[in-house]
Amino acid sequence: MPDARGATNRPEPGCPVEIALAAVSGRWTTLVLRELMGGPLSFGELREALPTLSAKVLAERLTGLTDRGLATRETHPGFPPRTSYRLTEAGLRLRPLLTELYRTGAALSGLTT
Amino acid sequence: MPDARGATNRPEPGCPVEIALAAVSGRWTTLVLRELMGGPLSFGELREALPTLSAKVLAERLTGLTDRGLATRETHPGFPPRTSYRLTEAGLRLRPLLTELYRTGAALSGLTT
DNA sequence: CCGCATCCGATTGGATACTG
DNA sequence: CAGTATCCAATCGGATGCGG
Repeated sequence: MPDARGATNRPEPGCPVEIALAAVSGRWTTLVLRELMGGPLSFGELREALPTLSAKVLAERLTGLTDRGLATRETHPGFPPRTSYRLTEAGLRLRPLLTELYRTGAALSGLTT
Repeated sequence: MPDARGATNRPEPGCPVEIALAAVSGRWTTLVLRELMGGPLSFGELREALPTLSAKVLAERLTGLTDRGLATRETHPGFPPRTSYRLTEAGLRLRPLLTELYRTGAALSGLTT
């Protein structure tokens, strides 16, 4: 959607806007991405960083990210089990979008208050 | 979220990222925004531009936009009734975000920009 | 420690029909 | 023309408990 002339007249899954939106949508998703932007983290480290996020939803977000190819899961053998999650090249490409989300949201809240 | 150090550890509504995400989330929302980016349109003109969007959901999106101060509703008297929707200054500020969504989504899907 | 299974309440999107 | 009122199926987020 480089200009105002859009390509589709309905929400097709292949639309780039839909793809990007799917990558950052869902409660907690942007926060999980923010944590992983700093480097690989284990499941437990993510739970520490986001204490009020339930294990189920965290697992859902992580599988969602890995299914989209935005993150990779690396299981380390031994006990206790350690699994680290790392953003892929594709996942790291979301950083400009996240900053743009922050910038736009800040501008909007500056106008409405 | 200018860098990796975020300010919150849970999805607070006041977070700029949440505010921006709320503005563009929801099925059809980005398409309605795209149509309005070209200038004011009436309810019926929006229905023409997005034929498979039901009246209920369109009305929901439009009230959502107006409630957030992103668009204004102008009812013209007479018959037949005409109501035009126009993006506000705040609404127009979403344009860079929409282009960034497109750019990021295109990059993720393997296309080049 | 990791993360899936299950259950549940709340929200969403869509179809249809109706009013000013 | 511009919505609102119902109804309904599907999805979502959260809590809890179990298994690898």
